[in-house]
Amino acid sequence: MPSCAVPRLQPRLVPKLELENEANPEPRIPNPHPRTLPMYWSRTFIPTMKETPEGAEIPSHILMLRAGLVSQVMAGAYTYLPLGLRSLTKAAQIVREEMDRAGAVELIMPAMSPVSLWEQTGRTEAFGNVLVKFDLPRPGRKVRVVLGPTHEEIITDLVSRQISSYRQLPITLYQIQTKFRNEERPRFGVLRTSEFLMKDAYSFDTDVESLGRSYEAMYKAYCRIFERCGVSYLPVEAESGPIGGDASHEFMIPSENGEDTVVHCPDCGYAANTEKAEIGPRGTERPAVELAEINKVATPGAATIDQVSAFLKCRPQDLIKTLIYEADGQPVAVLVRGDREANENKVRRLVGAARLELAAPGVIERVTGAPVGFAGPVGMAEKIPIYADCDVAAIANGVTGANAADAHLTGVNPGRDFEPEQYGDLRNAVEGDPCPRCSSRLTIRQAIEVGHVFKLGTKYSEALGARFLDSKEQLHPIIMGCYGIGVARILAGLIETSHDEAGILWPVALAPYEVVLVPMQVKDEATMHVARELHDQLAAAGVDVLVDDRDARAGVKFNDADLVGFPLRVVIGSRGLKQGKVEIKWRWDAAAEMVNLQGAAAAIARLVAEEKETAARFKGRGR
RNA sequence: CGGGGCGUGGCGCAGUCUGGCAGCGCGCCUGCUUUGGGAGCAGGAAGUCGGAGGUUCAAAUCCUCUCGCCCCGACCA
Repeated sequence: MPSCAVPRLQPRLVPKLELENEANPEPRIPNPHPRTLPMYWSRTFIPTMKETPEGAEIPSHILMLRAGLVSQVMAGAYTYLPLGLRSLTKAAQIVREEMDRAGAVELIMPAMSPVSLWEQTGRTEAFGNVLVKFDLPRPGRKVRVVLGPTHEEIITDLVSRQISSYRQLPITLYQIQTKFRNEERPRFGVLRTSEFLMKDAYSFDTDVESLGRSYEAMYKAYCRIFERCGVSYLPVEAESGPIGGDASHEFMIPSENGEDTVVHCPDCGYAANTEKAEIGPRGTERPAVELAEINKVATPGAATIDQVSAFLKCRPQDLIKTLIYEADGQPVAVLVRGDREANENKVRRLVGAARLELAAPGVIERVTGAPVGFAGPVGMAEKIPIYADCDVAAIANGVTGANAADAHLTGVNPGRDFEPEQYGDLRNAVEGDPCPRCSSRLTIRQAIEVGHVFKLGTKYSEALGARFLDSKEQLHPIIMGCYGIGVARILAGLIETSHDEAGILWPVALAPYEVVLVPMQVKDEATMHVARELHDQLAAAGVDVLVDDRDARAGVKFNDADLVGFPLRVVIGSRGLKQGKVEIKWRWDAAAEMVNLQGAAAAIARLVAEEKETAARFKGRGR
């Protein structure tokens, strides 16, 4: 085991209690286990539930509540109970170790910071209601404070004051700390909360090549983190903002209940989020049908794709959807097939604009000469550039708005009736689209975003004056990157993808306890003696072990063990003991195995250490 | 912010339409029996029916307002 392994939550001796026992051999509160406290089920706090609480809908939420990992305080805020805290701490510790290994340096910033810092970067505006703000009353004045939703401003302010030379760079700083975002709609248990534990790292470099190295180090650290946590993750390309290129990746856990959508090619491995995902070459041949004449038809009140296609009894894909955008203030028309969604990032790039937004109704009316919902590429009131998605070229006898109230045109054909400035890839990818990297087809999956790495550039360093002097005494803004991980989301994502009817399946690395010892006859001194011995030996060998010392029926204890999902269960019962054996069983295996009591602790410790290192059994679970 | 659902012992729920003793299951406490996959019997504790106001002889139930929770959508550095 490497020396940097997770520090064990070791059982602690309680000398004070022993002293008290010496002074008073009969304590008022009988304690059956005077030597140690926290590793006995009856002495810790594990409120498991047989029934699913009202309001919990997705597996991770249900199981975290039922297994006694968390308890809700209000919408979007949870208490981490002892078991949940242990897993959360383990995930955080893996993150910490890999950040350190990658050369990042830990610090911790306050959750509170002055509004003024956020005003300097314009992010009070950008965050809006998400930002938690309040006044702190001080003598004779008030201090406007925000609770950090992230810490670019604070860390950049720090660096601007402490770093001034290229000799102090590059450096990557990180913290693991509670963040606050007023989610207007918290949901999915621990997946979307207003207060959550996040690892946020920030890199500071002198040039773009150096930033690339810092970014690469974080990217690799993230892979190691999710690997060690036993989650199946997917790094996907994401929108990269000002730096462009390969400047942003999201780390996703594919899961039905994820809030994000990723586009993935199972053959070549291309993966991107919907905003970013490119689509490969598409066929643009028109079906071989006779081209009809343009015909203006009345479509009273039918302004949406659904209404128009229902009214005219045609398919949504026969419609040419015309969207009016303002690109850096200039109106442009964007055409996509009726059943597709325009992708604003793609449009912005093709048009070559810095800013792009849907035009206001007034602008649309001026440009088209019709109310919203009746725009079309043929006969607009104003001549504006038209950009069309490739699919549009393949439409024969399409339907478009007539640029007049309550009217559409049928029999519209690109090339004959209008000619776009340019065709391009302007829409969101859908299932079955061609892969942009190989000849295969794209799939669409839901996913949980657990991490994000991003090349920031100089936005914050310029706003907050974080500059360095190079070797030629020139001042430059420091080039930044930022890197986040939602720690609790690792747990929720893991559970979401690793559970069965009975409960959670933890990998050893994240399990609240690695081993649960289940003595069958709690009142039998011989059984309990073996349990205590095994416990002490395992604990001494560095295994996280919990003894279920409750005087409950076997079914209750087995079911709770399955619900919480301890990776390894050791049953100590009179049956086995008669033959000098105990039973061990991995949570994800159906069958148990009898092992000799003699040497059992060493054997179990070896198994657990090996499984913790490789997660081989966990990953091979379910056959 | 738009749409929908739900608030009744610790947990899950019935009762509300049609006003009339506040119930069921689980959990909890006591006793006896039981004891390797959520035991049985007997006894017991525990609820301002989310809150406020109103109607009524009488309100969990009807009316008005309000708070909270959950889901769908919009939004999400």
